[in-house]
Formats: sequence, C-alpha cells, structure tokens
Amino acid sequence: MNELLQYIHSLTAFSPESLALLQPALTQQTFNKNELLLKEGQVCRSLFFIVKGYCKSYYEVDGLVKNTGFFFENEIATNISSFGSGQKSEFNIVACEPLTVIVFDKEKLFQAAQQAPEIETLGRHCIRLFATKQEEFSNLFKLYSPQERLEYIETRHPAMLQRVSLSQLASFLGVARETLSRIRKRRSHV
Amino acid sequence: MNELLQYIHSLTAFSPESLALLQPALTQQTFNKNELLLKEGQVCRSLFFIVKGYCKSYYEVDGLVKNTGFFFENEIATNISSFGSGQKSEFNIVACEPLTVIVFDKEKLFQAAQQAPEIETLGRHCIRLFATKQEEFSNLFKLYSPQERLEYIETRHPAMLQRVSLSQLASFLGVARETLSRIRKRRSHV
DNA sequence: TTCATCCTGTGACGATCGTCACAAAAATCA
DNA sequence: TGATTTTTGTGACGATCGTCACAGGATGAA
Repeated sequence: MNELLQYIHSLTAFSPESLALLQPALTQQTFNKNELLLKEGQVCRSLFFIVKGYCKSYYEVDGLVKNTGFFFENEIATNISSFGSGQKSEFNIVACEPLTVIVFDKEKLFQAAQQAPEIETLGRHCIRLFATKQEEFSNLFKLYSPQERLEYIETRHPAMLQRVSLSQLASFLGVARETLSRIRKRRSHV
Repeated sequence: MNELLQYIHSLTAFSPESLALLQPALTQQTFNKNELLLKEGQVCRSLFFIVKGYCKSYYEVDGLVKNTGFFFENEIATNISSFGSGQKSEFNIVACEPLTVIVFDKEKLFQAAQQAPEIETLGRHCIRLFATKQEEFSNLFKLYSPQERLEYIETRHPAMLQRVSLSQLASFLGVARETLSRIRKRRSHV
C-alpha cells in the first residue's frame, strides 16, 4: 500500500480525505505465474497497480503469442481502450511472475472521482503516463531498426532485459527470436 | 466551434456553465501548409483540436524526416508527453494542409478544470482517446508485417490513404517508400 | 503554356530477416 | 541429485527489405 501512496503523491496533490474516498475502490490481489489478469473477450473493469512482480499484455494471432507490453513494479497495467470504452478486450494480460497488485475497480473509482476532484485528476495523470509509455514504444518502430530498438531497450530500460527473456522480448520488438541472437553476435564480432 | 461542441458532448456530459468556464482557454487559429504548430525543443503548452485540414508529427533523425502520427478533423493533436511533463518536445508538429484549429491553452485549461469537474473529466477522456490511438498504431508493428500494416490502414483508415501520400505513409509504417510500391505490385499480380 | 517540384514505379544489388531444424546451455522441478 | 523443460545459439535458404539510381506522371506556380 505504501508503494501506491508514493506513486499517487508523485503524480498529484492528494489529501487524506481523498484517500479515504478512494479506499473502497481498492483491493489487494495476488496472481500465480501464468495466471490471467484479463482475458481476451472480457471487458476490462480494472486498473492493476503493480506492487511486486511483472506482467505482460499479449495477443494470440493464428495461435501465436505476440507480446505488446510489459508492466513492472509501480506501473499500472490495463487495457485502456476496453477500460475506457467498455468494449471487449482484444488481448490478454498475464502474470509473468508471482504477482501482487492493487486493483482499482472502475465503477467504484468513478463514484469516488465524482466526490473528489483530486481523484479525477489522479486518473487523468495515470492515463497520461500510460499514453506516454505507448507513444515511446510506438515510436521505436518508426524511428529505429531492429538493432537500434534492442540498443534502446538496453540503454533506456535495462531492467526489462534482466527480467524478460530474449524470446519474450523479440515478439515485443516485432522481430524473430533468432534475429536478436544474430544482432548480439554481429555486434560482439565488431 | 460547432465541431468542438459535438466532440465534447460525444465524450462526456457538459453543462453551459462548464462551457463558459472553458471558453477563456480556447482560441481559434489557422496555419499555412508547412507551418509548425510545435517545434522540437519547445515545451508543448497546447492541445490542438482540428477543425479543418490535417497535420502530422515527425522526428528529424540524421536530417531525415520520420513521421510518427497523422491527425485529422475532430481529433486532438499534441505532444502528450511534453504537455503533461513540461519537458521539451522531441518532435515537431506541422500543418500538411491549410489548417484551422481550436487551441486549448494548458494553463487556462487547468485553471478552468479546477473550477468545474466536468472539464477535468473532459481532459481525461481526451487523453484516453489519445492513448487508445497510440496503442492501436503501436500494436500494428508488433502484430503485423509491412504488407499487413498497409492492409490495416486500407481497411480501417481508408481516409488516411486518400489524403496522405504513399511517401509520407511509408515513414509512418516504418518502411521505405519503395517497399509500399512493391507491396502494391505484388498484390496486383496475384 | 512552361518550368520546377513532388510523387510513384521499377530495376539492380547487397543486407537483413523469417523460417525450419537441431544442438547446446540454462533454468526449473521432482 | 537427475530429469525435464525452457531458453538461446547457429547454420542454411529463400523471401523481403533498404538503398541507389533513374524515368515518367502529376501537381502547382509563374
């Protein structure tokens, strides 16, 4: 819970009263490795603030898993599109390690936000961070080659490399597993 | 102005009082073709609601232009990262046609939002739409090949193809101009 | 109209990538 | 510990891509 408080205060001013109003919307929850937080076809009604562990979002296309995002401690994982619009989710979110999260329930969150503008503001900042992250990784593909994308992750998100296997990362970077292997090889020879 | 009202009402309940409070934050503005709305190195202090025309965001890497987004009528263009954090923008936004926009001034917008929760909620929805769009195009690269990406644009965003030249689109899809030409050729022969 | 500019198509060629296959290494678990 | 599973590396090969170069067509301005 402490982690969440720090996260909130890093984003916006937040009074004890607002916190008391927010409280009913929050639940701590744990997931085993490979357990689903959100399943394709379901409507996403939660924000998952990650306390410990990490999870990923992935599509299944023609039976193949395509990773689209990784989410670590002190980040929020969700399907922002489904959460916002009420449409069914097109992808899954799954725990990659034993996972502890604080769940924001959408309906209760909205009720609380109507009573405290600070909560509404918090929500806006959470979505803003989410949008910023999406933009960052989206631009990776438009600006850089596969090798440069790997280098970007290595320099800007080294923690991701330490926790995510090369195979998992490959799909996130939009290339074959073997390609990342060869990029490493090419570099070490030069 | 009518377009903006429709846009707002499509997102959230909005009273005449809120509108009156929002009004001071809004300015109508026009740009010539190739005129910059936001320049690399500047801090983004505006949301640009597009009334007529379209614009694009682009990076300049090694003197080369890399398009990262196109924004059309009834959408909001901005650098969400710079707007939210106050950091300098890493990219430019430029009018691709004669452009008419309604500018939301950040500071005045935040003042207004403090007085009317509906405005805060509106802001949240605007960012949400922005995040959803980012996510959509980000996933294009993780899920699809260049050919499938082109087909996605053709079926889901046909209007974009009609207004954006193939050369401009290529950079947005992360491939060379010639590649899109050849994809077209390959398909027509089969 | 004429000129300049922009956009698209295309050929050639080398580089990179995806796929398939298999082996080695590492991690996991009983 | 040993057995199983997962992950990584690598070779071969065909497909695709990026780059360079050039030509033709479209567009727009003088």
